[in-house]
Amino acid sequence: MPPTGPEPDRTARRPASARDRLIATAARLFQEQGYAATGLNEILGQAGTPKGSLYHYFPDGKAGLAAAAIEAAAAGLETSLKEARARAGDAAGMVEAYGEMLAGWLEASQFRRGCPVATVALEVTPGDDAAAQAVREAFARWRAALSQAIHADGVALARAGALAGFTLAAIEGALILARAEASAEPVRAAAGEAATLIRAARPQG
Amino acid sequence: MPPTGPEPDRTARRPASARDRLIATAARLFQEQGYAATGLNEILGQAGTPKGSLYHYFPDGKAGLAAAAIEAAAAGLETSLKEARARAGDAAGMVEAYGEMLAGWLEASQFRRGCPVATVALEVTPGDDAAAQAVREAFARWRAALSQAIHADGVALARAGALAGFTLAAIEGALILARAEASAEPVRAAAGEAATLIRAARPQG
DNA sequence: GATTATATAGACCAGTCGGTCTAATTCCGG
DNA sequence: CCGGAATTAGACCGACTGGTCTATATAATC
Repeated sequence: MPPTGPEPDRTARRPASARDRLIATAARLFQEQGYAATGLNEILGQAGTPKGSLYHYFPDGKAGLAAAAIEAAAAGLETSLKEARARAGDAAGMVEAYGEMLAGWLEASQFRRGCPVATVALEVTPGDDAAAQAVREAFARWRAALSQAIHADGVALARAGALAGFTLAAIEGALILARAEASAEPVRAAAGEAATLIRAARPQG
Repeated sequence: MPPTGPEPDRTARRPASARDRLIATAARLFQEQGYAATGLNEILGQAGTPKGSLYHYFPDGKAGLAAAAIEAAAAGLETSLKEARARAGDAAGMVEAYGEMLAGWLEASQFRRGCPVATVALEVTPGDDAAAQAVREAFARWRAALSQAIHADGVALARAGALAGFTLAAIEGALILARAEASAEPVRAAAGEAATLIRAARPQG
């Protein structure tokens, strides 16, 4: 692909620091094409940043940048999750709202973007790699946020944890199916089924 | 990685044809490290096959080989699914047995292997690519097999299809989590939850 | 045994990879 | 304004990428 994509992001002089631009650009490109398929020069070009800056901020190179990008994406989505919890009254409503939000993002990107964590998760050998560690932490954070919300609804802790893990798996899997089929339906369906399951687990329900 | 992995697979002269060896090796490497991260020379070396043979059997190169590898993997897993259905009496039991089988595979590979389809699904831009098409077909086959089994248990067709999609998403997502966490628990849990959901959907249940 | 497809073999190519390194620049306290 | 640190800049490197091409070997057909 010679044009490599859209023109560099330097239109009108980006205000964010070079470090932030690198993280944001890397996260986006990993979402769109995966970890290995995304070249350093591609990230650099679109972020409008020279190679020296990359290795200044991330001495570990691509792996370090990936870890930071995953961490940032995980933090962002965790925040979205908690905001959804605040808006919706309960955990089930939170999951529905979250699914709707993800579905909207998928459609807005014309199904080019997926979960930035999943792509790296599948391409990195599970081990002590910095990126692999970031992947584990990202999943753990989401699972904890989900579990906490479900438990707050009165579901026993063990069951809440299991439901959180299952919900997370269903949504991650649905994101893959949605991208492959270019349809947000799997995500909406998965969120809806998971929400139903969570409602059924509540003591009064 | 200079050693590139284990020694070539040519120990004791593999009986399978060069074409079959290429497909099997490619599928395995895609599972372990993803599509883009797997080089042609790595596949060739481990399959014990010269480059000429690759382009003889797959004129479209890497993408064509990937499509064939996905197709083969999808066919194999579809067969496993149907065998599980035959052994277990109903769809729910099938899903449980299938999950158990996948969990065993994960453990046997020390969590190095995942779903060969998912990795390619996340790295290929969804479009008219041969590999992207193969991914869509693979998911469609699994969903159809699941849906058919659930419907045969007496569940209405529409609901069976929805459950099939949800089950597929949950298992695919669980495979990602399992790989990242180096634990088969998410897969067993996802299969168990999905099976419960399927049992609950049956008319008599 | 000659001839024709089929398949194997690998040298070779331009391009890109992630990473290193030195030089120039910008920033900022004194 | 000066001097040291932080940052930017990009040339450069060996290794490797997917892909092409020609030559050879093997299998099948007459």
